[in-house]
Amino acid sequence: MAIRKDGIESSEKLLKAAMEVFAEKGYRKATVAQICHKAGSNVAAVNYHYGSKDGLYIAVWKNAFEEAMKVYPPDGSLPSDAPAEQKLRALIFSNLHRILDDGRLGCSGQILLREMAEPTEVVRQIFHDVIAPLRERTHKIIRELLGPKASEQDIRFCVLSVVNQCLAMGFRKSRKKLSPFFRADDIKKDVIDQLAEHVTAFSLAGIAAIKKESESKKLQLNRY
Amino acid sequence: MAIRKDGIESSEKLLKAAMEVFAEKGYRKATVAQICHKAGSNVAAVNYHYGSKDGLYIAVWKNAFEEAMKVYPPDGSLPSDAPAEQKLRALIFSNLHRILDDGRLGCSGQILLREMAEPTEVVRQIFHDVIAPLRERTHKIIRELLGPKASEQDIRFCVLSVVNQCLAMGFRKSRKKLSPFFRADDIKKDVIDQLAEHVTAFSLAGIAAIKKESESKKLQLNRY
Amino acid sequence: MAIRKDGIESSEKLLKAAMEVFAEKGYRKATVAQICHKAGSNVAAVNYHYGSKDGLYIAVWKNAFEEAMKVYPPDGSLPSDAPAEQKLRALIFSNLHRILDDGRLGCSGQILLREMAEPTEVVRQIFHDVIAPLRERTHKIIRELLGPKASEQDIRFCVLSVVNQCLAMGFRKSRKKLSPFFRADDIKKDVIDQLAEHVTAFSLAGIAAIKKESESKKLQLNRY
Amino acid sequence: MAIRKDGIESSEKLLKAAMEVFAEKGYRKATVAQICHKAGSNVAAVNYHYGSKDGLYIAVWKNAFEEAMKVYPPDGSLPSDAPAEQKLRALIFSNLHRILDDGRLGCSGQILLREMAEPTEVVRQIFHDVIAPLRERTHKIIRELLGPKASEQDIRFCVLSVVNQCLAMGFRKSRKKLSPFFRADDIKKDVIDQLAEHVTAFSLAGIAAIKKESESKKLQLNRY
DNA sequence: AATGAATGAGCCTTCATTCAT
DNA sequence: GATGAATGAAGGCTCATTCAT
Repeated sequence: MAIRKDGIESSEKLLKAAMEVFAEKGYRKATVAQICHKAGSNVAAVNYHYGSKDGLYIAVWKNAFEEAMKVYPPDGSLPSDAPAEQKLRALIFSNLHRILDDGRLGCSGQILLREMAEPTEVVRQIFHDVIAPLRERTHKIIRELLGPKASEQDIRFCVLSVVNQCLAMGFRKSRKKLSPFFRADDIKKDVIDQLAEHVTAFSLAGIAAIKKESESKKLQLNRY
Repeated sequence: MAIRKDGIESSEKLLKAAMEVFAEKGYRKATVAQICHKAGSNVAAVNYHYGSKDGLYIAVWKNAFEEAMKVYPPDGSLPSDAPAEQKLRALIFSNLHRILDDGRLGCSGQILLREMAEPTEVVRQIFHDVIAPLRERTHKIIRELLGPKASEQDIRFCVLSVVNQCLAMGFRKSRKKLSPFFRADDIKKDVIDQLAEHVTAFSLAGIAAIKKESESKKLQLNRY
Repeated sequence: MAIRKDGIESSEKLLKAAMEVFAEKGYRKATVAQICHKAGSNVAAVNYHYGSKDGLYIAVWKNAFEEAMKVYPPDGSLPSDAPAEQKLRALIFSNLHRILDDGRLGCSGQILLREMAEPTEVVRQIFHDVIAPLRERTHKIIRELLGPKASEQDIRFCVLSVVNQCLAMGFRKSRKKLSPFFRADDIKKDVIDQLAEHVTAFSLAGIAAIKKESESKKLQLNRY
Repeated sequence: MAIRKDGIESSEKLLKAAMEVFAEKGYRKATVAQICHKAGSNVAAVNYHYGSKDGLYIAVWKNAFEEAMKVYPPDGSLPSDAPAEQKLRALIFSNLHRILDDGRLGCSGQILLREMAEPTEVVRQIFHDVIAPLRERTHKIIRELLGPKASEQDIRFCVLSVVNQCLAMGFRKSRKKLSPFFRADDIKKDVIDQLAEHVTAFSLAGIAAIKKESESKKLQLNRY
């Protein structure tokens, strides 16, 4: 509608460009000049609209996360009384898509990954605020699956096992050449689905084994 | 006795300092000035001993990797005819210790991790050369565990599951505050051992489940 | 009115300062700091306006050459059917003024000279493109003066004789103390004119002698 | 004789290497590291043997000049009562060979040339001391050729004409591609001889013309 | 609202020189 | 006598930021 590029349009273009550049190069390697050039703006635009490079990065980050959460909610639109197995499955699907699906998410996943691998001071707090609930949700589901006899450490370890299987996928994406089935520019949606299915099956079996083990341990302890 | 330390000592101090700084800040954020200051040397020392910042980084990297491999060999000193389960267990122990054990390894693990999260042009090739054999070894073990009926994709997915459980642990270390049992400056050796035991049990169960599934799939296919 | 001079003014001041410093110190000895200081700018100004020290040098060079060619065109505004003697005279006047006249040309001549004595990689090509036509023009004139019987080598040697008489004058300028009549800061225009008159007379006589010689040589050859 | 490289040998190798490097790159562009590497010595060797880079350069320069003067003496071994024409011829031959003949002189000529084009502070005085006698000798010869009626300025101009024809040849050598007959790595001795013959003939004719002119001028002045 | 010009802090590197053996 | 190690001064360049319009 606007004949001239008004502020909103300009700052949005900046945000989009920044998202791409940050995703590709990381926070430090990316330069405001690159971003502004990509956005068709002047070098001063970043500071004008976002105060500083940091400001822009935070904006990008929040935006990326919100988008990711909107498109792939961690509960997978499941009713709250669904069985834990289904909840875990939804969680894994959500995680993997959030991390791997460039097609719909732009570079959100990559931005999040980078922040995880090399935490930037500027978003450390935000990051924590955002990750904690996810962790909490996962914790609850796994606790339910492990049953009442599992120790706190068993739960934590299983959380790690599940979450890490998803997280480290981000590594592969940035070096696609190493992993044959990640070679396509956009990893196909159905491959992600297959992967998620695998992780779910793998993890449920793993959790079941840990559960059994913990029960037999308790049993042993009870004997004496 | 000499006021001026001899070359070997000086370049080694430089290497050690670089290892720490690179591990803490990453390649780009680290400055040669910081490193030299930490090593008690002049700014020109890096250039004199290693040619350039890149040269120093490569030296650090190779050193870190060699050290890690020496202290925690991937075969865990197992005879080559050991059962696959034991081999997998050794591999997981080796991986996790390599990544998590600061106490004995300096920052080797962290350096390796960083390179994985944000590949540096300078060591890309070396990195690939070094990772490929590890991947190959893992692949073989898992193939053996899954049995002859498993599809190639099943194998790959299981490799990912196992390796990722270990890899992503590196994330935790850099942000210790998030993970309660990683809070100590040096993660205790026995915690790593427990974790490794967990990952082994979890993974063996996961692999077994995938194996069973693949066999039943084959069966189904045979029926028609 | 503006405290901050607008870009054109600033980059021009930079160009002027660079011209002086490059002329005085040569490419390598000149530092961007010196140039910027002289231009009243920040060290980063060179990079901002010209990309690099090289870029600035090339700009200076092109500017110097264009200016020199504009003020002292090699044809001396002579009609194209003027006699060869007059053309040679015009060429010599143009050459000498271009090289010696600081008053009107700034340091153009000196910059050109330096480039001739110690070719810089960055302007080698430009230099060649610029010198070749001049050489061609001189060649034609001398060929005309020498007549049809002169050998190609005779022509080349005479071109060298004429051109070198002019070129090497640049040496004197940089070490004014050695040559009494070059001592003034600006060599007086009339001294240059006298010098040019001398070189013209000297060279025409030299060429005539070579012509005569070549004709008698041919004659001798014809006899047998 | 010496089994190990004694000091003399070492410092001489250094001098030779320096001569080549200075000739090729010029004073500033040449680095002591390069020179020492070429001489097979340690970086500290230059300072040890010659005190500093400047010291080495001065040594090289003196050596080059002495060598050049020894091989091509400006009097061409002519008796002091030889006719002026022959003296001029000998001078021109000496000059041109000194400048152009790499074969016998190593890089002496080039070193001298460089110093002329871009005077180095360190040898300015030496240079002057060395050039002044040459200038004086040329001056005398030309004065004799021009006869008693020539003005001082006529003499100076003719000196310039003669000397410059020789000097500027040095330019050609560094950019051989521009001058077809300079293309060979070592300019052939007979080409230099031909060139010298040409310059002699050309100059004698030029001088004769100036002489005639000056006489007629005097005549004209006498009339009034 | 938006921008081209300009800045200053900081980084990596080069290089002649000095030190201690 | 000769050398490998080490240094400090300086140079060119990058980049986020600010200025004035």
